[in-house]
Amino acid sequence: MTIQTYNTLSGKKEALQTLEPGHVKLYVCGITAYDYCHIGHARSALAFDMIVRYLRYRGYKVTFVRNFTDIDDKIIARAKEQSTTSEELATRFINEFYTDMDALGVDRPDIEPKATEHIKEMTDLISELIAKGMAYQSGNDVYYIVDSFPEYGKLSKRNIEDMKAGARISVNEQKHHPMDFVLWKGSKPGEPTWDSPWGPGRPGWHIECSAMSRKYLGETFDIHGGGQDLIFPHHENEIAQSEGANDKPFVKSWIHHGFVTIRDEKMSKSLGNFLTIRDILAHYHPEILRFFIFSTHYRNPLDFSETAMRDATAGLERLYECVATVDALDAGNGDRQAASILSAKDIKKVAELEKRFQEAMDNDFNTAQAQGVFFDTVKTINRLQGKITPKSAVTDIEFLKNGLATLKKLAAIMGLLREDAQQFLAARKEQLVAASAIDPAAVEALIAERYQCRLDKKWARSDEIRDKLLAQNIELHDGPDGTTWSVNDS
RNA sequence: GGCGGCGUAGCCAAGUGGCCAAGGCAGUGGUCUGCAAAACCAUUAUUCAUCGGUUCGACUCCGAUCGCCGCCUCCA
Repeated sequence: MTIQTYNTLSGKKEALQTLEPGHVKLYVCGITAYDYCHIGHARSALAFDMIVRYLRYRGYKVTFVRNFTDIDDKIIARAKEQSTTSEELATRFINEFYTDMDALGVDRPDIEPKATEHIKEMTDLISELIAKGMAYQSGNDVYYIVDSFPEYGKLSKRNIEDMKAGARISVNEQKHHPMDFVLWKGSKPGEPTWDSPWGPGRPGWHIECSAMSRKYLGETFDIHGGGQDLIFPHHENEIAQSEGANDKPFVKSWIHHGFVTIRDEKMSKSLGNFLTIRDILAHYHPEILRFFIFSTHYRNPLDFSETAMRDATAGLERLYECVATVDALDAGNGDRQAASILSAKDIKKVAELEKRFQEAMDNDFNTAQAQGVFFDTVKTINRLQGKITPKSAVTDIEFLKNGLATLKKLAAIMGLLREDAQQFLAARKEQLVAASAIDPAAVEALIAERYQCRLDKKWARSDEIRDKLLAQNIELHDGPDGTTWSVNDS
């Protein structure tokens, strides 16, 4: 079996074939560091985190590069608003980004280049383009000649004439052609500047990725990724720059993930539906966000809502409940002589977990399908677990524990089931208690009173206490070891 | 206007022409319980927006129609 990935350039799923056997070179466009990251950034980071982990799990060596844009118009404008420097602002939000990524449990890429640390690589690349007649200086700026690259538009499937007809292109007196894009911007007074052959200025946005990917991954590499909104103009322009300068194919396969919407509206600050990662993590465990994001294929749109998060919470808790029950089994107490109660069908279902997971993930990283495989397996494990007693066959207990171990290993590729099950379920409760006006001590007191009532068979008072607590969204669970309680958030 | 994508049960969501159209949430029935709740088990689409076409056979391929979304300006 080979891994199939959807390539935006060809518009088809293709078998992964690396330039260097067994080694995937991956470049992903990272953030522009001028604000806190939102849930869309989280989807991007989590999608590629999953992809890298899966490729490594499948035996590939992966060199993963993700850049930081730490100089651009938005950074300059925001720094001015806050009366600080671009450098300070960018550094601050890169640190905030790391805080969010750490909270989400996202692994660091191998290389995280910053634009401002690669000015020389960028000016070299621009000089090459000028020397080849593919760029020109105009005033203090340098522009790319879109007409010099015949394949311009091949990624976004559009042509230059259609785009001019779109008539949304900003008028700029400096450009010879309206579609030409800036490689180098002459600086205005008070802006950060670097020296260049064209005078003091700063790089355009697209050139950094061409320059830094070439430095760290070479002129041609395997996979380039980012959000679908980057297809045009950013990635189209990267192709024009890199292939124009190198005369070699830039990237073999492009991976673009879909957007996150909020209650079916695109996130935007003007609509007031802009949710940052930390907003969400204040209410939900990071694994719930991961579970939610991976419940849809990465290329499809994903709609964030309270309902969707509640569904995700219920689903993830179902997985953790299974883990918790199997964790509680102890093979050491089993009977070495007892016959197995496992049917061939049950054994097959659990044994095929890993194979079915790989089939799903090999199919363009279909995490939604893979989650389905998890649940299907959990259903079998739960059913068997219900039949297991402390005196069951040791081999049966070990079989379930092994199945669970495999499940945890595979779920970890999506960053799921990494917590201790009991702790996860308990943490959920604590979070809900903290978010409510519930006094745990008062609840415990009522439970104690109810316990005595039940011993005395005073069912009326016992049920009254239960109903009273339920009115506060507190659910009681009577078990053999006493009564526990949880908060119902729906 | 140009380009791209989507429309599968109450909701979410897989499905790379052919065994009963995965899975989750909610619902329903059960096990458990003093009664419940929680948990677990079982169950829930003669049908895949509509209409045609290709094929022995289509949710899957092609065309048209309707509806929704994204990009074309910074954007994950």
